[in-house]
Amino acid sequence: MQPFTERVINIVKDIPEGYVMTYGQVAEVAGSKRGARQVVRILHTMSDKYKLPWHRVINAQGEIVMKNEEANFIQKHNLQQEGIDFDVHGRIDLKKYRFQPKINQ
DNA sequence: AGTGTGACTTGGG
DNA sequence: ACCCAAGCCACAC
Repeated sequence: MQPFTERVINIVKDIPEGYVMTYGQVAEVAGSKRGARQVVRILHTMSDKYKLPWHRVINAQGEIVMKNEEANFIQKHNLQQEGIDFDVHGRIDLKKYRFQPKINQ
């Protein structure tokens, strides 16, 4: 397994309940500033076997945009249950809920 | 090997 | 605030 993949998994796993991170943010902390799309791919393929809290990873605009409408609904529902609020446009206030991991992972 | 495709991001208009 | 174009990188065909 690639070290980048491993770091992404660890980072996502460490996102506490009630907080979120963006794809780009995870990628940057994992060492690839431009690897947002790889983070997407990794979550897509690894979230099952590693039990990752993929719903706590969203895009830089604070919104949830998934191909699958049902999964979209589930993600939003899960986040709301963890105490995260959505504004009238269905967006999350990143200033409030963004999780800042420690520098050295 | 070339092309298309994302659960993306950023900058500009 | 919204829309668009360009940049991005791994993977599937």
